[in-house]
Amino acid sequence: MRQDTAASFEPRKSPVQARSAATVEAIQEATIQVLLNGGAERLTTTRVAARAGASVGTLYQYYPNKQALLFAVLERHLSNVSGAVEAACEHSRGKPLAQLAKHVVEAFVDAKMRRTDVSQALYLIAAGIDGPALVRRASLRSRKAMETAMRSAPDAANAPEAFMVQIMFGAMAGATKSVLEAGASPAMVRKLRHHLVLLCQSYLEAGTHLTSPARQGP
Amino acid sequence: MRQDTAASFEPRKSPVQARSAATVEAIQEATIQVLLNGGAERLTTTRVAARAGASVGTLYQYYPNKQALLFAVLERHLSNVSGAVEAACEHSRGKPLAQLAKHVVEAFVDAKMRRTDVSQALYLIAAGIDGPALVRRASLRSRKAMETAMRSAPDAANAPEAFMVQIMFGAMAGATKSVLEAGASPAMVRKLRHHLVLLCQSYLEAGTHLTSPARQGP
Amino acid sequence: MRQDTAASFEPRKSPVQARSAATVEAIQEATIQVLLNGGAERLTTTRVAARAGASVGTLYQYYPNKQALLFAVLERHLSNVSGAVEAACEHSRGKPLAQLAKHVVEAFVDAKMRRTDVSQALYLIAAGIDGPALVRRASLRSRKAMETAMRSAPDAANAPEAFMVQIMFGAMAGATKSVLEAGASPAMVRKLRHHLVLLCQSYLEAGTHLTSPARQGP
Amino acid sequence: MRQDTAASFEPRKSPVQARSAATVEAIQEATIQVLLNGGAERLTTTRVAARAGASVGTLYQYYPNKQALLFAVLERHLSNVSGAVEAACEHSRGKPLAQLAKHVVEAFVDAKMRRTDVSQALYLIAAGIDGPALVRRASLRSRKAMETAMRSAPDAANAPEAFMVQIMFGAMAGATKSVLEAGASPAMVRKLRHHLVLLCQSYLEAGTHLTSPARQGP
DNA sequence: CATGAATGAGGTTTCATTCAT
DNA sequence: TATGAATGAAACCTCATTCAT
Repeated sequence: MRQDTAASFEPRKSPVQARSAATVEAIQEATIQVLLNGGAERLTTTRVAARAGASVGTLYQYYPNKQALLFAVLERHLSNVSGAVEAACEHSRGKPLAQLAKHVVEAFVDAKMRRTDVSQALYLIAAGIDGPALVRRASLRSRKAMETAMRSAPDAANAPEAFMVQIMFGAMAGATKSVLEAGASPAMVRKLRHHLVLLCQSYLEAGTHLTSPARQGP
Repeated sequence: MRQDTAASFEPRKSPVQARSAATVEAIQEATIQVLLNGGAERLTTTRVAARAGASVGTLYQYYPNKQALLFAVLERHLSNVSGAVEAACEHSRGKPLAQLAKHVVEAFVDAKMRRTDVSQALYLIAAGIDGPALVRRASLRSRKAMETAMRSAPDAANAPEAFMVQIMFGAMAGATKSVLEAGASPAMVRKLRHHLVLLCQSYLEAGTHLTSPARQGP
Repeated sequence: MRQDTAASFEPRKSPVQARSAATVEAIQEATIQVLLNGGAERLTTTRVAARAGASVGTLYQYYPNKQALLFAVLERHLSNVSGAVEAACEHSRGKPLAQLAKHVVEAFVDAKMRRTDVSQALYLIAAGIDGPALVRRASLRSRKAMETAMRSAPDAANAPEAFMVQIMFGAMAGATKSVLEAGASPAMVRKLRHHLVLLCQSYLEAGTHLTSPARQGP
Repeated sequence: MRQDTAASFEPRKSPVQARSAATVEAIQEATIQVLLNGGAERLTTTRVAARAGASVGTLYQYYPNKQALLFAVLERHLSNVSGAVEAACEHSRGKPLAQLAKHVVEAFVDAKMRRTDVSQALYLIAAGIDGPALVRRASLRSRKAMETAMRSAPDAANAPEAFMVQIMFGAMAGATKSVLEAGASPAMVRKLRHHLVLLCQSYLEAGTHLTSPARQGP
């Protein structure tokens, strides 16, 4: 990864033909696999290509450099998760805050845990150059969606400030990561799902009361 | 980092002399600095040594290899944080759960944010080989301390299961990271501190009710 | 030679120690040798290093990239030649044009032919990126020296325009190259020397008459 | 250019059909263009093909490898020039030496400067493997033609030795190259033409007197 | 003990060439 | 016949690590 110049990280050509699509898919999958048994340190373009059953040259026909490959893999995953969150927000339009939170949390956990191996692998590259930027962008996207949805809630008056949403998503990500690192058995994942709903709901309620001083008492 | 064998990652010699201690300190600090302006990609032993005002050879007298250096830096930080949490637990022995939570959260945030640059830098290497292992171990240490402290609380009957503690620490770490990535201005940090207390307390309370159904006395 | 950015082509470190100086010398010489039996196409940094009895790494401690190495070798030679021409101009200050021309031509041929192998080799890289620029600069330096010397000649009134000097040096270079390609036996070199003096002197005289119309006849 | 075996560099098929001829022409032209804006370093078969509006496969149907392509382009140019010189010699049969020289020089300059871009581009590959051989062969062809023509001159008695012809052509090539590198504006080219005639004529005359000592008779 | 030149395995990337479509 | 995806050898260059000074 010698590449420093702000070269284009865009994929080189879109795989229009069926075979190409399969190759690209294989390369992405191989990237995950290589990452999972060797870490970022052992991730070389040659190894990825070999694992994908292709040659390095082929890899470089679809990605201009190693960074671009990692970007693509990371982005796909983040986009899946953000997309799921956005969809949940959409579906929960007009629902009370507690329910919105529930749907969002469940969508987040489900999307993240659909492929625990992928999620696990991505932590290994997320720290890489500009990985953080991608992550931040994806996170922002989710947060915006949630903030919008919150404004449409019947109890929107109690809607928490943006900061709380940030904390909430940070907490979700952190707790999920912790479970992932502990093995992420299906049972644990179910439990995580349940507890994160609890955590977010109680936090939102507590935070809301905090912000709206008049606690409507008699 | 060609190193594969599970070589000893222990520092080579303990810096008994004053000069050695200063050198070691300079090298650790240089590591952070290099990390902060170049990322993990640009972190080379030569560069670190140069920044520390030493030569590569000197660096290799204190650390058997690059990994060992990164380990040492990471461990020191994690140990600081775990230590702070442990101390807070110690001090809160016999206090009610809510107060314990408050002390622990504040200790965590304070320790983590004492040097935001260091925390930021460490995310860049935490993903490296066996970085996760270190992190997991440190996290475990904190959790154990908290679980022990909880059992000494007057309302220990309501003490949550271990899983909740895991979630709590995961959430704390995630939210903190999120703030760190957003710039971590002092004002934000203060807010984070406050909100995390809120989050943990309300989560613990909600979770407790959940687990111990018998609380609804007559 | 992937390098495109206008990176510094300056040597990386000046060889202050004796051993370093020897290494640098060996690398330069090896470059010539590799060039001579394989052409520019076969010139790889690895091969050069091997021939110099060093490792690639060592080569790259003295030259930041392949271009820089070729530059250094080319420049040294061109500088030798330009230097010789300048010295000849200096020594011929105040002498008539014909004698100046003689000295310059002889200095040029002698300098160029001191190491016919080097001269031969350099044609192979002179065409490379920015080689032409170097050559042009060196040529200019020689031409300026000659023009200056000409103005100090007793028959300076007949001094030819700058264009003629350009042509003269171009012709010298071309004829020399032709002899070099034909083998450059000592006998041929002697003949070349003699003929180039003749060529330049007669050209200057003819050209001068051309420019200064009044041929001072009785 | 991995090719080592002295494989045939002959074009693969003669373009008998009109379409083929057009393709070949386009490829040759594209080679020049690519060479002119990227240098030899950037000359890849794919790029040439793309610029010619064809595919690599097509290129390889006309040339067995990259070398063959470069050969063909270089040879065509050299052949043009040699041909022009030969024609001039033919036309000047029986004319005095001075006039022969004039015609030859003018033919050379005109042929070389008909497409300054092509001439410029070719310097970039002439150094390549066996480029020198081609150049030498072409030069020899011109020289032979001139020597033959000289023997038919009325003042053939004064005809210079072969070496002088070699020097003459070398000088012409060198001076022309120098002008080319300086930009080769039409005005400069005209001047070059004029001066080279002068240079060759005066050299021939001076050299002739030199060789035939018997001229000083009463 | 400190230094920093030397080493060389190995990583990234290019590009001439082939061949199935 | 034309195409252009695939191939993989080989080039350039870096950097962890050692060791003579």
